[in-house]
Amino acid sequence: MATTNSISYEIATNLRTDILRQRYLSGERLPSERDLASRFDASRGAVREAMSQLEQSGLIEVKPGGARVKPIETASISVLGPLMTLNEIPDTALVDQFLQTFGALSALSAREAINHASDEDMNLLRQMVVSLDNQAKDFETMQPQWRELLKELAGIADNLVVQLISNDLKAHFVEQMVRLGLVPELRKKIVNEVLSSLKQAVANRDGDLAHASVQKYFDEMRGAIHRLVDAQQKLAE
Amino acid sequence: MATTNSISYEIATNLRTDILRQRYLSGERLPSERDLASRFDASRGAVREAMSQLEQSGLIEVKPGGARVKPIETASISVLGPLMTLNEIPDTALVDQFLQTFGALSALSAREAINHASDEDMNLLRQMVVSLDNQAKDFETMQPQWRELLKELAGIADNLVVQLISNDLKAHFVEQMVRLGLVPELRKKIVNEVLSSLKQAVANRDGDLAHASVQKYFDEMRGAIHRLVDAQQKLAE
DNA sequence: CCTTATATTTGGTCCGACCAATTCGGTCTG
DNA sequence: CAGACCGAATTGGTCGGACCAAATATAAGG
Repeated sequence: MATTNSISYEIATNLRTDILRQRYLSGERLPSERDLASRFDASRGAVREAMSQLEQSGLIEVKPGGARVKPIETASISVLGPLMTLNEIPDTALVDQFLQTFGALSALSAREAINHASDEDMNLLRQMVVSLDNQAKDFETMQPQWRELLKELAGIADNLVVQLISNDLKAHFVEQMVRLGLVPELRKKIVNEVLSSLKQAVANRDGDLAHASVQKYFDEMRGAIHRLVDAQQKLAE
Repeated sequence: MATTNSISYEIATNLRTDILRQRYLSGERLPSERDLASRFDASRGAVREAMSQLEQSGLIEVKPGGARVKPIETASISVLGPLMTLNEIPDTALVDQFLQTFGALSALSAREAINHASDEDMNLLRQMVVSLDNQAKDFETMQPQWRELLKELAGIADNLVVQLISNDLKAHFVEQMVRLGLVPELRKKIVNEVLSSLKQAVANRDGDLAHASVQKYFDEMRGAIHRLVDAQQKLAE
């Protein structure tokens, strides 16, 4: 979990933040490596390693003559984490987009998992869902078990593409939500409906139903976040 | 489009390939930077830049004492491209997973786009779909226009998360499919159905229908690929 | 055999240097 | 005055050698 190799890592983080904050605009030239080196009081080698990372993540393009900032839309997912941690106030739109996207992928995993699970897998899933159902229905309590369930589903679905995407998405996102105090209040009625249909999906090996259930859960989260933000805004007035 | 900064880039590519080919197993220690430097006949700096990239893409973890290979499942999406180009024969399962995943995301984009498009956007979409419908229905002819349509939909949907993911997915994947001669033969009947429902979706601003249409198109592609591979296998026997 | 102290290896960083490609200024020209 | 042109300064790409601290391997000791 370390990887925080100091200097070069720090330079990369700094530059990344500056770029995401649009302190360097898209298309603009970055200071020369020698400049940056002296500015960060580091060697050019360290700067180059940092640049290497930023280039790999699609934030900049470095070529003889100078390094240029690329438009954010052409970057890699790896910038999502840093993008979330930019401000103290979470970018609600971004959170919503994340939930929508991650929800779609999770729902996909759920369908494939149910459709291809072994009997053993199904037993485990049944168990997990029941356990979830026997719990308090608030977000914070269920959260860990939901994550485990989703992870298990992803494992059974065995879709490397989804798995790799999920790695990047989860990397900094979920914990970031919690850090920002974004704890959605899910409506018990909806959650019960979700769990009920999920149980049914597992019982009947109904992949489509599992898909719909997971989707519904994420939609509820999105709605809850919206309600939360709206409430906070009203309070601020 | 360059970024192929030679040496360090080449070292990274070589190492990445070796790792993905499991020449270095997960958990194993990579040769020391000095070793690699002499092996690639390069300076340690160049090697370090390469390592920096590999670490950024989650393939290795480098820390004092040595660099270790991480399990592929914990890597970043950026390895998908290289993973596809590993063998001459495409990994069918991987292609299928890609189409499934990319299809789900595209369908999501389509729904959101239709639901939030401006009148202007809708006009453009209408035009594009009609143009597609007036074309030959084979894959290669339609491919460019489909890509444009999907791109337009993604643009309207304006979901940064999906967009970033798509960047990584498309990066090396699509062109790779073509390179490998994976040209699916889509069934005209299905394609016509898809286009017809897509027209209807645009006409009625029916996001869900657009979602279903796009999904259906990708499913047809998956099926076509399977038929293609099956046929090739039969030929080989 | 296990612990401990020592030598070696390894990554992290810095410095100074050279090359080739690009960029920048200023000049020359039409 | 605008545009093509040429030389100088800048910039990235790479190299080699050097030093440090952490980690590892090795040999000595109990």
